[in-house]
Amino acid sequence: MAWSIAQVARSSGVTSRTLRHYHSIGLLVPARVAPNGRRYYEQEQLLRLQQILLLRDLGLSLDVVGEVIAHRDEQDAIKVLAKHKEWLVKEQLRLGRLVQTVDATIDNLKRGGEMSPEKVFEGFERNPYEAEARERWGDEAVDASYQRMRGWTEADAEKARTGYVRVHEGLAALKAEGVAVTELSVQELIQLHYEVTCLFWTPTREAYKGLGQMYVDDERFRQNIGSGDDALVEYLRDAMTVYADTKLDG
Amino acid sequence: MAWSIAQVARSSGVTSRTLRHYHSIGLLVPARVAPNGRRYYEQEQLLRLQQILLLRDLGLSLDVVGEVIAHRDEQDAIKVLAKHKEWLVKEQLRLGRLVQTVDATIDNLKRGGEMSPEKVFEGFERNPYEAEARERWGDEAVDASYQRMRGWTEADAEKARTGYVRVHEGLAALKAEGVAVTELSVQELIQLHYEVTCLFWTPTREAYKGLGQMYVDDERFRQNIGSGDDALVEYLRDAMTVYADTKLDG
DNA sequence: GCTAGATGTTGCCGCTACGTCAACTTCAAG
DNA sequence: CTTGAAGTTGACGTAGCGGCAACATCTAGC
Repeated sequence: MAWSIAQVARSSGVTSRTLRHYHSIGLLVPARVAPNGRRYYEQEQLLRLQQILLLRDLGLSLDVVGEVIAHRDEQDAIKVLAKHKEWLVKEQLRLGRLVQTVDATIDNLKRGGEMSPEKVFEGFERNPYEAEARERWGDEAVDASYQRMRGWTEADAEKARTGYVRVHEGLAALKAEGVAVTELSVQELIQLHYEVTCLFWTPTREAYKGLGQMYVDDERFRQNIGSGDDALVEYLRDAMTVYADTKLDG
Repeated sequence: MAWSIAQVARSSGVTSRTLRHYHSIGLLVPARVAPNGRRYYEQEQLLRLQQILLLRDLGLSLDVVGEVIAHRDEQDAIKVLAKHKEWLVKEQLRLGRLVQTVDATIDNLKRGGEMSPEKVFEGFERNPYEAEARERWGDEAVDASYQRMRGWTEADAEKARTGYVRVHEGLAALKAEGVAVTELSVQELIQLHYEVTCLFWTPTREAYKGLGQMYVDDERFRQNIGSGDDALVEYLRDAMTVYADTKLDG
């Protein structure tokens, strides 16, 4: 028995356009194409269509669906599905994080009623270095950092928003007064800097010193932190080094 | 200070192509376009870019991002974000179900080592009516049905795979023998039919009777169940009606 | 002043999985 | 013979850019 395209469409729940598409990409070729161009499907094609729809609904791309059906090797299919499952899990986790972030954003908007939108967004201190951070330290570290943000209290968030700025401004003032980086006033500021940093990750002694050096090495940080005053960035680095050596564990 | 496109790209982590794209769709217009066509960005654009990237990373489409930034109304932004969050949650749940299904499929493949791939897929009894079911009863009902499938034991799954077929075949035999729909043998089969149906949803008395009528009204069901024997489908409906009236609560 | 190399520009095609016309042709029924 | 349903083949549109090609411009070194 030959089924017309509309009959197949109705009984399978897809549109005739979809069937034509599957034909055009070679995923489901009709049993017969009449001289007038009409497509006719047989039982075999219906079965194949069911397989296609099943796999498609599992979220596989049509490409992959085609491969899985072609390689009738069961082990291959399992491999593909297992890989696909991993992908799904990752996606799911990612969405979960997004939900948290959106929630946080909404909270922030609600609470910061008087803040101008700019400030709200500024508040987030979305760092332009994330892409690079992911390259440098890998996705895991960066994700872990975001993970951490979910546990923040409001005070933490406040600290994250304004902490670095307060440190930079304070340091600029102290440096202008000629205060040595070993002085308590400076080290107190660095303590704050360290705490803010710890909101994102917990550096070891060497890592913290490395961070200070990176500020100096990377022109973008130099620009951002010192606003052109390279000496200030070096001052910060030196202060961080002192702090690391006196307060942090190796 | 004016930044070139490459400088902006580097410091924000996007490509210059992306920036050109944002310009072309009017999402981020450079502060200045030199007569030679080169784009230059100022602090203001950098800020806007950060907002864009933040919202984009929350999963919003560029369209929506543009709207949110344009309507600087905070309440609007919250509304959009809340809606978006709902979407995210739904997607996450959907992926979760997909993971379950993929898992089940893998299990099925592993266990059914001797089964031909066709059988495996056949086993799934993917119903072609899902699309229509979603229209008729809404996504929630259908999703709830899938939700239910996650709690299935192997016996349940087996019942779901073969139950209806057994019912239909048994009914055909009994009807051929001229057995009345009120007879115990028929009602026992309907009991099975009811149980299988309950794997997907729990119909009330009226709903179950309605289901029987739908079998008769819908040619696809008629074809599927009776294979052309409309009288058999009516027999099934009558038997279901009797069962509903004698066994089910209103 | 010349040339190479970096950096920029504007198109345009490609990707997924079809939806949605448009413009025709074909088929069955009255 | 007409009409309406069902079929066909293009072709464009979708979101968010990536990746060409072909060309223009800028900068540095000789």
